[in-house]
Amino acid sequence: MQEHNPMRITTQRQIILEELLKVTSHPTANEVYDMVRKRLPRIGLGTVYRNLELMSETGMILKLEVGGTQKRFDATVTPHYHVRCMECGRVDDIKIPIQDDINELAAEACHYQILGHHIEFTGLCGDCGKSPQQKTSIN
Amino acid sequence: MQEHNPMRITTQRQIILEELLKVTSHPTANEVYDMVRKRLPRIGLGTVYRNLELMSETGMILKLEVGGTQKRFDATVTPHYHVRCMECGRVDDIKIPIQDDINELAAEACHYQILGHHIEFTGLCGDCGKSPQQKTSIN
DNA sequence: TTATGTGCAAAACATTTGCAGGAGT
DNA sequence: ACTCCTGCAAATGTTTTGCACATAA
Repeated sequence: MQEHNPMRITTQRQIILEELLKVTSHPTANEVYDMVRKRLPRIGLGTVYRNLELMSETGMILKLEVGGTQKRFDATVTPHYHVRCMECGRVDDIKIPIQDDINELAAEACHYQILGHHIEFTGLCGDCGKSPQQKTSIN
Repeated sequence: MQEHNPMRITTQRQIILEELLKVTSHPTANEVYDMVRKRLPRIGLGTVYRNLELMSETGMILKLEVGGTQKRFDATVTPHYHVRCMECGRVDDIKIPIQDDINELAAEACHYQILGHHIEFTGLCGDCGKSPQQKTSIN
């Protein structure tokens, strides 16, 4: 009977976190794997998954459950929203004020204990949105 | 050289839509498969996936890209938000006014052409939120 | 020393797809 | 008839897991 489980500081964990802090994109586990593998060629994909999961559980990083087929990870842990490009799947931050008030609205509208919310905007990113001829009236 | 592709009315499609209209839950493809299979035992899971995808493309139904591992489907196509139980994964509707104004805020805060947004609340559903002794170790 | 963590490979899931035969129009 | 659609099964893609060995504390 020993004590608990203070997360050990391993090379793998350090480098995963460092790489995640370097980018402003919101890489998938596989993208993190590719980034990390340049510095740690023998790391396993399983290790990347395990550590991303662990770090998101302890709140060191954020696991984004946005649309698309893969989960994405974010080293920016202060609350913020996201946009996802419908065309290419790219995800960026949206820096608008957190809409705290809607939590109370929601709590009144259902039987859940509301703990938080996330807003995901959808649209076309700078690259994908520049179709020349088709100018629809966006308002 | 024939004309285009008006979606055919097949037994499978009718029953999938009927079953989806029957429930207020937000079933996964596999749950729809189970529901439909009671009436159409030989239907294939691939057919269910193909048709759910097709119907969501034409706007007959909604494909929800919420958190969790599976996509969910909803026959209620008028815009509305969702809550997801962090414990059991259940998803319910939240009937609060659509926050149209935040789209403009978001558009100013990024370089995307914003086309829409979705809000997903997280919390504990009526069933999962009532465990007095079992306090989940989140927060 | 010893509980945790890692690499590797296989397993577990969720979803998509190719194809030959079947059904809607 | 002529497509499109379906069932089936295999393929794909993502994430998880079991296990023997390695390593941080």
